[in-house]
Amino acid sequence: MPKKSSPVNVDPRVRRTHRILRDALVSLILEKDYRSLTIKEITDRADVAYITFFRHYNGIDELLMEILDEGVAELLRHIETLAGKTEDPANEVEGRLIFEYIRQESDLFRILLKSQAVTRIRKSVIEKISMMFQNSCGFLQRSNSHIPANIASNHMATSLLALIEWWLENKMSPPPPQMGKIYKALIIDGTMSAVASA
Amino acid sequence: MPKKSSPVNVDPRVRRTHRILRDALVSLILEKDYRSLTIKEITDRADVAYITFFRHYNGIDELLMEILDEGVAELLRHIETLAGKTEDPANEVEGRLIFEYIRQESDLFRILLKSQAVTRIRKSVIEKISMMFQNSCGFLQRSNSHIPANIASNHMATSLLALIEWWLENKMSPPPPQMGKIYKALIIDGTMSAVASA
DNA sequence: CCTTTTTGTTATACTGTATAACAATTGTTT
DNA sequence: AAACAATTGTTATACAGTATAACAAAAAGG
Repeated sequence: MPKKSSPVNVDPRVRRTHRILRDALVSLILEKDYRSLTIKEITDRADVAYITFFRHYNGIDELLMEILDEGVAELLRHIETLAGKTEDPANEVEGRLIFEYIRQESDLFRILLKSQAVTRIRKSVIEKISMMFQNSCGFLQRSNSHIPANIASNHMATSLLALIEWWLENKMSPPPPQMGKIYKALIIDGTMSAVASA
Repeated sequence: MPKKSSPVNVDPRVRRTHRILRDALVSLILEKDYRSLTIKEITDRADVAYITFFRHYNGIDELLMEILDEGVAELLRHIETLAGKTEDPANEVEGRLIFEYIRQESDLFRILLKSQAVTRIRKSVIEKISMMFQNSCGFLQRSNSHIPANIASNHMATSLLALIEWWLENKMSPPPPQMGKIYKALIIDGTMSAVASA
């Protein structure tokens, strides 16, 4: 087994193998049920030897993790950039930008939501987004509210993912500008008014 | 394979087999990861012959479906009763009753949320609860809102499930009365104010 | 060009699924 | 209670998918 150094494996053959295995898995997940995929299907699609898979990953889940970890990290970087631009969460531009980004990277999101089998990833994504809301939404810190901040931020994070999932299942319509408005009204303002009133 | 008549299989031996297989699967799911369960584990726990499993089910998923379909049907009946009692969704008693029922049937909910692998069931549950909100919450029908009723009701249904999941993962604290208030503020009132304002 | 590393080929062990044939047990009917 | 029907248990077997080993072939890097 090749060592997994943090800097990045330099050997171009390894980079190539990882890349084509990832691409093969992505295309297969989009085509059929994740759970019924086999390693042989993946290596056939990738046109590498069966055993090569085991030289890099311990199972299909691990390969999927690599794909999602990378994609999620990029997603969070993107959302954080958006959050930085709009310190005031009342800005509905943020919502529009989120959905434009999702449309651009829709394959990644479809995979993330389709393979919910991997609960670990879903949970970590929710937790990270939840933390982001907790940091960027000042109204969550109202200490006199009867709604704990962690419940409210969890509500926002899961609602956002659910809204994204609904949108992908409905052919990404309505378009991003309108989804941005819906996101702001339903998730930002809705939660804010609930926290303020309770 | 014994025929699956709708009235209910009368043979007590079949009833017994179904019951002990269901119980075995439930206890195993609560103990360890659903996806790594084997049929042999289930039949060993149930103390029936390996092949007996195949005489009744085509796979573990099918057995799980039977358990969840029944449990979900009961859950929906329960919630519908609650919804009937409180035509005015402003009544926060409804929320308390929901969480009291969940605490009572917490095994079922843990299983439902733990085995998210079975996306089909999760989707149908969300859809049914969503429909219920759409029928019982008058404010969703405001035709002049920029938020479509199906998005709002989907938001409420997924938020409720997410709140339940959070609650189960946090040792069912805070207690039902407070969760009822949070539910009302965050999901009912929050959505209502969002629909009204947008 | 020579060494190291990765990949491919072939063979094999193992686990879990699925079914068949027949015996043993249990339930139902008369 | 006896006879019949249905279910369950026992044993054997086929098969798919996972996982590893040993050695040959190809590619990368100094």
